[in-house]
Amino acid sequence: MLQTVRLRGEPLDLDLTLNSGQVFRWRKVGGSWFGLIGRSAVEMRRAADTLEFRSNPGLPTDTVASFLTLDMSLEKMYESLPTDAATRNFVRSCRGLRIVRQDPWQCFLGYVVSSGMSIRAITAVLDLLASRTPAVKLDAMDLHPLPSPQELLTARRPRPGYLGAKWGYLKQLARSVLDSSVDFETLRRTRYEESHRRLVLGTPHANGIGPKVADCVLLFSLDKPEAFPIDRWVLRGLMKHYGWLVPDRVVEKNRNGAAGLSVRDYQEVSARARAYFGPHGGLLQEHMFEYMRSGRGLPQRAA
DNA sequence: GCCCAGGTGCGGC
DNA sequence: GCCGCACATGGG
Repeated sequence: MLQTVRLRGEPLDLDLTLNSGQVFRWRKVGGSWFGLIGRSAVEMRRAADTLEFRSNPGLPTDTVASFLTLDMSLEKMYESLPTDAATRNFVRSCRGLRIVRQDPWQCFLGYVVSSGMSIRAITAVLDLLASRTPAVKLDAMDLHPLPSPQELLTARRPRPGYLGAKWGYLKQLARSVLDSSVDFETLRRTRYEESHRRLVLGTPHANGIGPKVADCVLLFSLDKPEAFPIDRWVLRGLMKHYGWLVPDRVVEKNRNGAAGLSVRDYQEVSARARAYFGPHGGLLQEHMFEYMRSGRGLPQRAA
């Protein structure tokens, strides 16, 4: 059954939203996006002021709208951002990129895997982890959900040493979710600073989660719109366009183009960025990430 | 083979 | 406490 979500003027660019490294396993086939929301297979397509979708098992329209945070006004979030030229440029170049609201467990899985990897590599690893769950069919597509905590605990390692230490972190995380020492709804209700601190210092309940991964799961699955994840691309963007937010010693360390932050440097740059960008800083961060990663703004070659 | 990726934990000072 | 390094996967 084809269903529709009315957008009522809300900007929505599915290509930017689903292909900007927030989610890893959505694929565009013939003008439609295919992926999973929770354990339902979903096909989505943008139409004139609506979003059309099919799903199996069938989802209510509210669930799809929630996944795309259509309950939040993008224009109001844009208005809350600072008005400097760089910020305006990032917003203009990626207008319609929305923050997603993912299932927390699946989001944690993805971002524990993500550290130090390319998006393509992350996708390949997640597809392998998902390859043994029962397929969910939609039209002619077979989609495999990521393993639940129970499924992950009983899963065999794909091959000896696969994922190194991360394999153990994933298993430990599954146990912590099952025994509630990591509780998503508590983290969702708790204010940003406290949730972030708990995740980063929460070893051994949540090993493999440093400040960057914590910011990603808080922003993409736990309703913390002020979270401002800083990876290599975003650090480059901050140094280039918001130099005053980055301490001199950090600029010095990254002078050769490499881009990494110690935990202490991360906390300092993060605090400055959150103070500057405000309650929806994460939205601007995603626009900056996409801009820097995609090479938008690099000098265009003459035709 | 080398370099780079949505970084992190660990052992050295 | 802070700093440097190994660590894996996969693509270019």
